[in-house]
Amino acid sequence: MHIITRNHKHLADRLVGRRKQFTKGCRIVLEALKNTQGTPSAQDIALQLKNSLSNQAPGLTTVYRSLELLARLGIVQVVTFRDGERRYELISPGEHFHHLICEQCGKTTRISACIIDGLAQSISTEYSFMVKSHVLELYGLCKQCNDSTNNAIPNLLVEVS
Amino acid sequence: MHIITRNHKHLADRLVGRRKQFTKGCRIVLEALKNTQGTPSAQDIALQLKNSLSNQAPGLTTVYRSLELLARLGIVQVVTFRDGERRYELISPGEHFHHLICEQCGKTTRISACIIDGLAQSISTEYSFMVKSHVLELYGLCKQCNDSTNNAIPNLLVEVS
DNA sequence: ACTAAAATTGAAAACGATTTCCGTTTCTAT
DNA sequence: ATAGAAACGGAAATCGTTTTCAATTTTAGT
Repeated sequence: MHIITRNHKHLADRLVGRRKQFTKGCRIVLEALKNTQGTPSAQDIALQLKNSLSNQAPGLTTVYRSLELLARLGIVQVVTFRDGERRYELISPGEHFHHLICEQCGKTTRISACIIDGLAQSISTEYSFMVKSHVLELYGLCKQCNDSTNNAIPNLLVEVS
Repeated sequence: MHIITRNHKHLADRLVGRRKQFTKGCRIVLEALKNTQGTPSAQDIALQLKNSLSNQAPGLTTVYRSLELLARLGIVQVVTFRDGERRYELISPGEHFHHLICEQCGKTTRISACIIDGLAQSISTEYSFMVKSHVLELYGLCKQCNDSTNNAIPNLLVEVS
């Protein structure tokens, strides 16, 4: 955590207005994200910290604020699920990931390559739209859930893929 | 509106449990969506209906329930914005669209072709993941907003694209 | 170290979109 | 017409997130 903090310290120079420093809260949240696999929500993180640090744990408010700072610094990616839930995961600045999201068990799997970046360019010119970022998430069933629901009640939803 | 209703009436056969019919509320919401360009939220629709139909307008609850039904029937696509806001637009069953979303003025523009469908196949095998649907939205600035903010305060956000 | 100013913290309140509850109204089928 | 089922809608509840604000901690200057 110290390493990450030091590596990205200069990024804080870009910040104006709001929270400006890697504060204690930030460091704790960053550490928590490093020690978590998966893509936890702010509340997940706050709860986990409460469990491990009890009264030393930063409050929910601070967790939210820290995540917001880390996202602004580019070392945390915010993943908004289709139901509006927001989850967070560590990245390197400039990186970003897309995910396979299992609709049954909620597990998220990163897709390594981004297939959109090239597309964004052609869109930019075709639609005169300045593309700055994008969201791509694939929903479905992971192997385990797919196997175990094969002989269950058929899904009557009309898929709007 | 009658036409759409009639065209898709058979779809209602697939429904179980919850709301089962194209009720009055549904028809009114569907009509409202037809008469709206853009991608309104449930509250937008409810408000618009309240303005045009006053005490004949369906309540907010009914608007939500109707949209949920129409989405299940596949004739309404739910678009979840990055901030969690949910918006709705009319489609034909089986269709779906991606969007250019202006972060300044909120305008949404449909992208016609879907570039993901092919990708979904290769992902399916590569990750043993059964892809059922996906979300792709591009964020940035539309032409007007891009032009008008050129000499404004530079954006200090670190873009996490 | 000491102090004053600035920034961070966190509990509680506010918020906003959505869902649930539940009594009332409208359909539908007999 | 009547009974039972479904839909309606206002109010209350929920849930994740943001704001408020007083108290605490940190930072900078001496």
